[in-house]
Amino acid sequence: MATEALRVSALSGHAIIARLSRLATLGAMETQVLQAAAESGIRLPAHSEILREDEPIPSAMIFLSGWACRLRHLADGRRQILSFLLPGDLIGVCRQRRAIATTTVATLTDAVVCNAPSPPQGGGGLAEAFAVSGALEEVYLFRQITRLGRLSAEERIVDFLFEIHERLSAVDLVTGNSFPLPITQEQLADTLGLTSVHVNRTLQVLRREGLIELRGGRATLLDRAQLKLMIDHRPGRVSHA
Amino acid sequence: MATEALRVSALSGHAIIARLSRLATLGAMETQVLQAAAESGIRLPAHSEILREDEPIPSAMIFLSGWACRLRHLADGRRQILSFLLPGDLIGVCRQRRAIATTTVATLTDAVVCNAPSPPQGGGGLAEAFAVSGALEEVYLFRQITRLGRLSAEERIVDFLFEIHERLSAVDLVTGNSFPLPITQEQLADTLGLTSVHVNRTLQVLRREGLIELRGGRATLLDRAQLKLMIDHRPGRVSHA
DNA sequence: CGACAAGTTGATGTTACTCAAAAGTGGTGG
DNA sequence: CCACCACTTTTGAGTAACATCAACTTGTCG
Repeated sequence: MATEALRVSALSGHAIIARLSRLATLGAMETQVLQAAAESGIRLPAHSEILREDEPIPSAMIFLSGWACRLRHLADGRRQILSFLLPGDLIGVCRQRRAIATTTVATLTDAVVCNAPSPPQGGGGLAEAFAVSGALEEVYLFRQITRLGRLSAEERIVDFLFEIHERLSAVDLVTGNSFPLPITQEQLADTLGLTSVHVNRTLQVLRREGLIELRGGRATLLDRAQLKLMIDHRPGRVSHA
Repeated sequence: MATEALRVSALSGHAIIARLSRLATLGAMETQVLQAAAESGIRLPAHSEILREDEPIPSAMIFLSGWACRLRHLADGRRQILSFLLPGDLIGVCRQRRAIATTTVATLTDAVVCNAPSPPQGGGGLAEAFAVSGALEEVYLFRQITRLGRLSAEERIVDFLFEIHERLSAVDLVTGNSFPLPITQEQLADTLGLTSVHVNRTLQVLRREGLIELRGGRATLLDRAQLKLMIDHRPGRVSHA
């Protein structure tokens, strides 16, 4: 965890506040606590490990900017990316004592993280927001399982793009139908259980059909209606009105 | 949730106590609370839904006996089984208010469930055990993702059998290398992202090689050493010391 | 310009899927 | 006890999706 402490502009704090305040009602105090935490962010270069499998989790953290992933290595070198961490996500929130990380978490881009305030025991908006965030994380794991188990390569890619679109929307990082996607085709392959060659060919099909655009670390959904017909997209919901 | 209330013998309570008391240190009081809960179990026939996607979660429950699964249906009829519920597992434990189920949960066999005692806020062994249980559940989701994304059909089956073996061990349901596996090959296929035809053929290979036995709802690992060479088995650990 | 990572292409191989049907299993009622 | 039914397992033949291997191209950055 190579680090360089620094003041991060107030802007970097926005993602977590934008996200959590949509997941639960935060008091002014709670927003301030988050704001303060976000201002003591730590910059991490790309490819640094935030957590390492089987090692203690030092403290709960907030992912303020950049991209990271949870991943698992197999003995023979195969890798599986389990999920992505996007701005506004929580890392290492766990309720048991002496917790150890069950997966490695590594940045994919330069990133900024900060320690998460410990949510007060008695409930309250922040505790609620943390709980909802955890439940959403589980929903995305379920979707990932379904993608890998039952969707074709083309469907996996489209479904994945919709999921990232949805998550980045929650932190105001989507511009129209376009959003950052700073990952390589090989990383996409390790996420979707494919080879990078096959990802490449499948992307070409989607591009030729005018459905998506993918260049320079950004993705654009050119024909949302058509793309939605290819998959069974249900936005993540974990509680009702 | 077709139901028939009845007293369930004390024996049915054992799974949950066996499991949770290994996950954290329970006080005598806590054990008694669990015992009491387990004695008011409700019998469910096979193929009943415990939770339905998008509907409110009535209360946290304990799965006392039988098998159930979390699953997701796609619009075109494809199904993905996400995970299994085994005796001693918790269902529907969530910390946010007005929670709705994000997946369907359905019994695969006749089963017995009871309401879970709400763990006291202030911590304590039971709260700790619930937390560890939740963390383990997440570990098994990670493993499921890795299985589907990066393992061959043969590896998926072997890895899955080890996982079930490990989980049933925790509730004393393994006899030697043999344990109950009351699911059809089609359900196994829906779990492992394969077709039932391919599961069948792969099982035959494993049988012919004398590695496993699968009959009458029971599985036996005939050659653990050899099987372990085929996969990268790491038992689920979520805390240290 | 050179070096290195990422993306692209082609040829070929393999795993797993599809479709269809037969054989086995267990439970039910006559 | 047998006949029947539904479900599960098994088998075969043909096919589609995705992997592998190896090269070549493009882009990026110092």
